[in-house]
Amino acid sequence: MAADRDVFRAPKGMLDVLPPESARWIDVVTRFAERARRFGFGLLMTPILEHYEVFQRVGENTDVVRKEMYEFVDRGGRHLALRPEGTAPVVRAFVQHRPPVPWKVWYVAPNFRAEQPQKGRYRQHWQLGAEVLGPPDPDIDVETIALAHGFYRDLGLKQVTLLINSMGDDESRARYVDVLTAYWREHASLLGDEMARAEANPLRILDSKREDWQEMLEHAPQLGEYLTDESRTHFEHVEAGLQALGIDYDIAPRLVRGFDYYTSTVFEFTSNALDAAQNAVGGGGRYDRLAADMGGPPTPGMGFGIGIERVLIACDSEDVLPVPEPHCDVFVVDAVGGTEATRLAYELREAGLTVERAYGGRAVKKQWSAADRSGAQYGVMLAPKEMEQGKVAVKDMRTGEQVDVPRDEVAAVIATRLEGRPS
RNA sequence: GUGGCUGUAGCUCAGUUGGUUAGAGCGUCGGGUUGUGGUCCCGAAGGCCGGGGGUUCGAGUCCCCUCAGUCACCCCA
Repeated sequence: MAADRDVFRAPKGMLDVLPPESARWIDVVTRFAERARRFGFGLLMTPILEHYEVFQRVGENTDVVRKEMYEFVDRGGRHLALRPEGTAPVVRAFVQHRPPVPWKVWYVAPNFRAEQPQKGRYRQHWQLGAEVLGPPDPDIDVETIALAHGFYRDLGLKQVTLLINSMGDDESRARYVDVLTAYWREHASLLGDEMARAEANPLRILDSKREDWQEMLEHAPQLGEYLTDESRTHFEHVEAGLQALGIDYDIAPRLVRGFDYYTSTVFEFTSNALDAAQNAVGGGGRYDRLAADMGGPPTPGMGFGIGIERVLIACDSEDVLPVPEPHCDVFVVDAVGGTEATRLAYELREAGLTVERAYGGRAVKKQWSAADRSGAQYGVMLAPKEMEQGKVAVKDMRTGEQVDVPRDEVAAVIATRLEGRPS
């Protein structure tokens, strides 16, 4: 039996986001939503739960599916899982509803993975993402990458690098996997216990960070050399498109990404400003077979996910997108009691002002102190002397200047004054 | 899942070779007289010293286990 103090806290690896920090989240999501809208993407909201099989399709060889999924059987006996990644639900929704293509959607949603938490890696993390189901046109790859690229720029991030690679089509990859597997076998002694993994999923070894493998990895055969003409042409078109848009990128021959469904173009955005090992702030690629794998019409797809927590860590490192200062137009100080303060605050808020007040009948001095801390531009005090004349005291918190204003005109007077002082 | 580091008030941290009622700063609340903030002064609340077990006359200090945080591997956003 766990003690209360162990249980009444957020689960391991999961974060609470409190004000004022949460204001940055609003900012991040708003900017992404705005950009996605301009690119022609609509918001897609899917359940946080899917049938287990939906995610099983994204790759039975991936750790995310094999050992990191939160899954359970519900009361109706259904085998369900909490979403571990964003693409599968989108494709599932596409297959279910059969919207006309190209289908361009974006999302913001929490993902769940039962991993060991560390910096930039949480058991619940939020992703912003965009996906396009439609033709395998490389222009779609370019536009989608441009959407993500511009988003980082909107936030003010400068040290984000775009890495791209091609996984090729089935034929390309089949040829490559043969060569690569042979290469791993030559180095079986170095691979040791991981040889089984190298056999099961040869590509996954390529981007390992193990230092003792780096020498071997650098000399490994590269996928780029085994692309079919069709795959090569597609990739060249993507490159040409990025160049046309002035988007810098590096080709990363060993970039393979973590999910089985990727084909053709894959890409990743990494932050050079992150001192953490988890420096990928976004990534995605093409998945030209996934829709068909889920029983839908064969429809190529392209998309990406962006980790919000990691983006915010990157923003901290680069010192951009600071937590906003608390904003308050008016603080109501109540020296009379009754319902007047409630009425005045309500009236000012209905007039469009941001209003705070004190509660609990605190001493006037304490209320002014609270007004100061609130960051309010103006303090409005309800007090007996002024009220006898049908007025209230309006104080400019910055200058300390205070004047009496007719009760009926308070909202208008303050609104007018604030206009000349954009905060 | 594996390994390193850490765990004392809401926050940041002190706590001397184990020795009496565990401290500070910040924050919060209250006071410095009649209705006015930011500075200053005074005061208060707030800690099963993460939890459990052990060693000891005695443990916040030592040992073991556990939980949590953190960093790294694996993997991924």
